Formats: sequence, structure tokens, C-alpha cells
Amino acid sequence: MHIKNNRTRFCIDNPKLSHLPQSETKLTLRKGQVLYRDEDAAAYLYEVVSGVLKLEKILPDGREQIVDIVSPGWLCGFSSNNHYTCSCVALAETVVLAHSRAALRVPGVEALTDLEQRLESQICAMHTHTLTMGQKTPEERVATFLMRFIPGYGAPNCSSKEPVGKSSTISIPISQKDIANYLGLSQETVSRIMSKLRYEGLVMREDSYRDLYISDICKLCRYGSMNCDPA
Amino acid sequence: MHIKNNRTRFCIDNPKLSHLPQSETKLTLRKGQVLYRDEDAAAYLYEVVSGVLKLEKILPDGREQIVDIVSPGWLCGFSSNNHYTCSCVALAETVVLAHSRAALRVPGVEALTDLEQRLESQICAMHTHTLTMGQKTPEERVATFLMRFIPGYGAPNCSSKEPVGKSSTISIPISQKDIANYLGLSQETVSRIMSKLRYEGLVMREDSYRDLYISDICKLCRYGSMNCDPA
DNA sequence: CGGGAGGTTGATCACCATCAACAACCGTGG
DNA sequence: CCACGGTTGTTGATGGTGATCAACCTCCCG
Repeated sequence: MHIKNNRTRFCIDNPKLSHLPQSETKLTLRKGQVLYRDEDAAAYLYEVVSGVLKLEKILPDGREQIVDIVSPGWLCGFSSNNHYTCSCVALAETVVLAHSRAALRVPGVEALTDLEQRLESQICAMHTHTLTMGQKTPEERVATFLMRFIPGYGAPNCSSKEPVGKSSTISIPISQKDIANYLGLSQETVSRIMSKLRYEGLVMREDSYRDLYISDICKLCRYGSMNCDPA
Repeated sequence: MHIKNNRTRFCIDNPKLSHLPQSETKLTLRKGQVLYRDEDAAAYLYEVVSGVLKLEKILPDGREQIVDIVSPGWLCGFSSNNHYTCSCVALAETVVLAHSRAALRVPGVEALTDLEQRLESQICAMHTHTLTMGQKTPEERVATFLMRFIPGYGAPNCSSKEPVGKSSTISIPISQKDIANYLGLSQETVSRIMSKLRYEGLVMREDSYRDLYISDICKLCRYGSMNCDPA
């Protein structure tokens, strides 16, 4: 019987703690060890005590982006919809404190817990944006940006797995100059890409200027190399 | 007597609410209106109800970067050390809910509040990284990255205003390949920049390979166009 | 000592920022 | 209604910058 991945997941200092009688457990990771993977169920929040971790995300075609470097004193293990949204690997021998999420829940104080989950979602969204900025081509960035405005996509806690209408009319209330700045491009490049998308039939302009008609949302999504698996 | 900035800050629907008898206040912003500015005291967390906001950061030399676009359902107004770390401007007519931070504090439940503040700090750190990726030159990015490893800089809640020793020996436990990926550069470019920094005397290599000696921290900080005002 | 990962340095070229000129659109006020 | 100016968007020409390819070197580990 073989173990598929020979990198062990955890290296718990005291084996007796493996079923967490306490809310905090100290773990020691060797260099290269994986703390968690993208899409794993998010049971813990981790706090780095010593060493350093990297968080990385991957595009469907394999392009990888390190979205954060986690040094002592910082947290990781954030989730959106109770799943991790990136992989976490130790860059050196690293000690972390694992905080059980279950133990963080305080009965009767739902507001803060809700807030905490929303903050985590926003961190995950920032990571996605970092992936976009670091790995995607200008065309992909613009397409990804446009997807934000399609109802059902991009809203908080959107899994983007739900069936969505194939076409949509969207309104972009942002100038190309601001879009360009946000995407790390020049205004001219954004304009050229918008023209290209129109020429290729991915978007059409409605009469009222900044309104766009998108005939095939999935096509735009694929054009933007997004993780949209409308199963 | 003149008012310096004629753009009013808030446009409170009901003027009677201006001293918040409740924890939530609804505000309506006109296009171009400023919700808050970088370094303002962070009294509120905002939730966008309709419209859209941009968050922007600025480098000492004036380069600006939009670090996030905030759509309905998302939050903004995050702080590090109780101050906002970016400016927030409405891109269109926008309605937000202002949540008083004071009201979020629940007596006896400090753990979650602490967690919430740390999550906010991490979001602010992500914004800073987005500014780095969007506006800084490759040289500045590498210098900024190196600054992370200097004791006293880059740690959570570090205001980077405290007096720090002028020189330091740091250890970079990360391969140039990973540094390059994280900074959106090629490995070769990172290597060339490291050589350049050595040639210019900003850093020196210690015997044990990945250890660097930095003779003048402030110089490196300036080289990275960071907001380090060691007053 | 040998192998492999990690780092250095040079040569080349594609891509996108920049500059520039123009066009479309949106207010405002006559 | 049109005239006008300013903002925003479009399109072309050009050049600099950093990715890429390639060869070599260094360090570390067995």
C-alpha cells in the first residue's frame, strides 16, 4: 500500500493532542511541507510562530502565483465558503499554532463571527486579484474584471458554480482610466482590449455607452482563465 | 474663512442620526465624494449597499494605485493601528451602511475582536502589496521585499515610525525563484537587481549565502519608495 | 566527487507604455 | 435648439523594459 504524497501533512509536537482537547495546537512543518491545499475544508486558522510560509494559487492551465508570504506573527488559513482558497507550503522549518475554528465560535455573539467570515472572504478575494495581476495577460485581466459585474458572479460568498444565464447586460460604472490603473495597465491598452473583445464578438455595446451586452458569459469566463466550472 | 476641501464628507440621509444613537447609519455618497482618507482615524466599518467605491493608495512621489473596487455586499474601511490605510472614493452614487466600531466591541469576548483586528491588518497589508505590484519598479519591489525581513519592519501592527537601528543582518529563507514569482518578475530580473544592489553598496552578502548585511536601512527603505518617515 | 538545485550573466525580442492626434460623449449655458 | 469645452475613449507609431532563451557558475548535499 502506497501513500500517494509522501509529504506528511502535520508534524504534531505532542501526538496526544491530535484530537484537540484544547483549541490551540502547535505544529512543526519541515521545509517543503504542505500545511493545507486549495479547496480543503477549512478547519483551522493558523498563526505563524517562527519560520515562513508561502500561499499559492494556480490557474486552470497551471500558471502559479505566490499570493502571500506569511511571516511570524501573521495568520493564514483563510476560507471562503468554509474552504481554503489557496495552498500553503512551508519555505523553511516553520512552527505554527493551529486555532480550531469550532473553538472560535462564541454562542450568542454571531455578529462578530459573521464579520470575521466576511473579512476572510475579502482576504481570499484579494488573493484572487493578486493571482490576476501576477499571472494573467492584459486580455485575461480585462475579461476577469468584466466578470465581476455579471449578476451571480463576484458577489461575496459566490461559489461561481451555480448555473447562471448564458447572456447578460451589465453596466460598468468605472472609467477606463480607473480600470487600467486597477489592472496595472495603461488606459490605451484597456481601450484596445475592449475594442478587441467587441471585434471578437465577446461583448457588444448597448446604446447607453458604458452598458455592455455579453452574449456568452461562459466564453468570457474562459477567455479570462477563471475557475468557472459550471458543472 | 475658507473650507479647504469643498467635497463634503458625508451626506447623511437623516441629519438627526449624526451622533449615532444606533450602531448603523445609512449614508449616500455622490459620485466623486470621499468617504474617508488614508490615515484618518478609523471610526467606522462600511458596507456597500448599492453603487461602487474605489480604494486607493499613494506613494510618496505621487504615484497612485487603486487597490480595490468595492461592490455591493462587500466591506471597506479597514484599519491598521486604528487608522485607515487608503482613501475611499465613490465612483458613482453609492449607498453605504456605516457600522460604528465601538458598537462592534462585545464586552467579555476579546478573542474575536482581536482576531477581527488582525484580519483587518492583513487586508491592509494586501493592499500595500497591491500598491507595490501595481506601481513600483522592479528595483523598488525587491527593495520593498527585503525590508520585510528587517526586525522592526513589516511585523503586524508595525507603524514603521519607531526608531530602528541603522544597519542590520537579515536572512532571506526564500529562493529567488519564489521571490520573483511573488513580485511578478522573472528569476533573472531578481538576480540582476540583487547584483545591482550589491554593486551600489545597499546590501552586502555575508558568508552563509542567503544572509545579507544592510548597512543603511533608511537608504534601502527610500530606494523602495516606502512610507518610512523616521521622524 | 558527482549531481542537482539555485543563482549569475549575456543576447535577443515581444509586448505594452508612452506620446500624439483625433473622435465621441456629456454637461452647461446661450 | 445649437454652440462650446472638458472629459473620456479610440487608434496609430515608436521605443524601452523586462521576459525569454541559453550558457555557465556556485553552493550544498549525498
